[in-house]
Amino acid sequence: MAHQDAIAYQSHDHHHCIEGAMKAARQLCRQRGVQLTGQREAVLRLVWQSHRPVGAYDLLGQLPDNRNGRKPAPTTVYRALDFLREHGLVHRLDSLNAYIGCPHPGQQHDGVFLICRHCRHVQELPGERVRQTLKPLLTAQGFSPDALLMEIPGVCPRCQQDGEGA
Amino acid sequence: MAHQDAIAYQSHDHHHCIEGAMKAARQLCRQRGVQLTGQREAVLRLVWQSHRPVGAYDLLGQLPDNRNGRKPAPTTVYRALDFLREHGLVHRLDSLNAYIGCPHPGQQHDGVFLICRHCRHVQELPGERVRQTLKPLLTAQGFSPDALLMEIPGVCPRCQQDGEGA
DNA sequence: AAAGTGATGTTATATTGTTACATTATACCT
DNA sequence: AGGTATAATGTAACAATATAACATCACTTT
Repeated sequence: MAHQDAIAYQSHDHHHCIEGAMKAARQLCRQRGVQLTGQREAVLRLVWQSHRPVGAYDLLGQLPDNRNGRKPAPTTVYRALDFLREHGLVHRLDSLNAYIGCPHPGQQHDGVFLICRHCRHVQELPGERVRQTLKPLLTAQGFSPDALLMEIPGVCPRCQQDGEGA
Repeated sequence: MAHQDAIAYQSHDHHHCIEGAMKAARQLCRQRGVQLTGQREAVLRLVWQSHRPVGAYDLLGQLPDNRNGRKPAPTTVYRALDFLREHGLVHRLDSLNAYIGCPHPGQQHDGVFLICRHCRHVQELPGERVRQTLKPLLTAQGFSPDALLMEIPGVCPRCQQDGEGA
């Protein structure tokens, strides 16, 4: 798990990320007594093909035909994504209408997403610091938050280096 | 301007919010040498009808017919919204696909939006504290952010009081 | 086998947003 | 004022994202 966090901006053995995520997912579903079915696993695996967010219709296009030899309908993907999100295995990035695998599923979920507008790489950071900062402000307002998620667009270190800062 | 910030959760003279926003908009556009045309003003005024976010097609439905007696097309609203956003007069809330007036346009724009999932009231707070907290984290990652906006779903004080905490 | 539950399939449709191109209004210059 | 450039708006078609409603299938429990 620490793997992705640490070196996602560097080249790395992505196979390791994928298999780690799948294993974590299987374990979590077993623990919770829910089914990681074929479709759900397939969608999760597709989501994990990169550290970039993927649209629902992209996923749909990549899913294999079902046993009737037909393309699955949008509902299929959305249902799988709903399930995966419910169990914290993927996040939806509202600013992109897209989905990305969560590198530490099953844990408390505040988070900060650093979204590179050049290469679309997404790095998820833990949200503790933000939560600590915000807590008093929210309390002062009397506002009771559900989740503290933050999507930050910008340029990642790699793209800055490549002169893509603009 | 401080008006809305302070008492938006309380009942208040909303007319004051609207006219304040319109006046600020006119002034800002004059300063910047851009045109606050009829359409743009109409859209801004509609956005300011409440402290709740409004969808683009809602706005569209409320716009008067154009001089040909026809309903304006979606493009019309999106163009107006683009303009208003460009000048910081409205924000788009990605988590809702909806738009809301900015209570302090023309200023630096980090911000935190407290979105009540019950009554949909939105309270915008200044983002300084969050920025201060995040700065070192982002620097450590080498990530160069464009904007720090945060949408926080939850329950507002008023709805909590009304027993709508669930 | 029957009944219940969860998962998937199927079809249609809703919602949100964009592209491309034509026309009209406004500002600017001489 | 007339002519020209630029900004704004109109129009039509369509793309992208998401949901609703209902039927079927699979698996478990009885």
